[in-house]
Amino acid sequence: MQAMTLAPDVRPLAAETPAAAVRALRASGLRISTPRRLVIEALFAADGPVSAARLVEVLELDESSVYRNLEVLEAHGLVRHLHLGHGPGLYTLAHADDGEYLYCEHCAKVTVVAPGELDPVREQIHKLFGHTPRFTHFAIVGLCDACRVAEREGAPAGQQCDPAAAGRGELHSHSR
Amino acid sequence: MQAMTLAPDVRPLAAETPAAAVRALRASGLRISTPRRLVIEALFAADGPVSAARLVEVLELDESSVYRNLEVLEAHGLVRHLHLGHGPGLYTLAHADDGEYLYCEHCAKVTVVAPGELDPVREQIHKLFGHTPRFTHFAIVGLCDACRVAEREGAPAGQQCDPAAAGRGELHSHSR
DNA sequence: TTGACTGCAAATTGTTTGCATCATG
DNA sequence: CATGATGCAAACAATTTGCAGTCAA
Repeated sequence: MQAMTLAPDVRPLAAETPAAAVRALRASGLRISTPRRLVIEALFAADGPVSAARLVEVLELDESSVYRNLEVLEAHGLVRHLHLGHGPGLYTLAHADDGEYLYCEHCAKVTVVAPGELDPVREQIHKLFGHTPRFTHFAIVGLCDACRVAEREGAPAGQQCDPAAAGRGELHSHSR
Repeated sequence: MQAMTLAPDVRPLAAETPAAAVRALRASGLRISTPRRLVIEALFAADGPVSAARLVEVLELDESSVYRNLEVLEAHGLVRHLHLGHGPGLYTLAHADDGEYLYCEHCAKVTVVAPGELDPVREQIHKLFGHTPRFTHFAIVGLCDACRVAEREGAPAGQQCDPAAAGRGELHSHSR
């Protein structure tokens, strides 16, 4: 999958419920099979971005079906994906979760930033370099304050503030 | 490979030449085999970050050897790697190339930013979110001015300003 | 001489594709 | 009832690991 491209005639699909999403997708000519519905419902039910593998696991679907569905949902603007670091891509509802992500590479803390909140940063980078960043695909990786302190002191690097969190970082959300 | 960790007792190795790097690495107790020397020399010779696959190809070495060498060199602080987007990781000398990267997701233009130049941005993000970003691992992905204009006008999205550049983006460097 | 480093082969992870079959609209 | 979507299997890309042999110090 390369730099996602929306289907030519489709403006991002902003559905508030699985039923509304299904309706809109059907209106776009897509068929709604059971696997497709399950993927959509799972994304609405999720409390944050999920990997394809996790969907395969909990929905008991074939990987190819999950990936193909995520692909068409992404092409229709219902879904997007992002990367917090190494590891699998994470999929999320484009409308419900249109934020940008901060990721602490030390303790794996994830913070969601509401859309717009990074606009001053965007503008500053644009002024400096003639480049307008979108942090929707790659998270902003760095250190949270706790870990920065921890690293300054004892820890020479590569030590987790909270090793337990590294697996599947809990989701903090900044304002919004 | 997870969030790179420097070897416990090693401060980043700042060698100006392959010979100096070899000397320093030997002093750290490493043996310098022909493949290892070749990888080091290739990284010094390169004009920017290179993929492991490219090193395998031009040096005619085994993949495992290349990856293992990059790993130890990274652990010793001579090398680092980064990601511009999807696709393989790119390896570069940590000392000679300690910049941060801007990547245009439209035309694949790559811009290197000298260390320090992003400090105001770093500070702003820190003030806003209590998070200190390092853009050394993931590039800052977005649109260069040319592509942003192109996208505003005709192009509904997903159209390259310069499709040819997408393969192996030429390297622009900002100031420095 | 010895164990760090090598190449080869095979395994892993994340994702994609070909194809015969099924079931939605 | 046509064709879009499925599951299965196999291919794929990037990276990692196991192991027996080799060579740098």
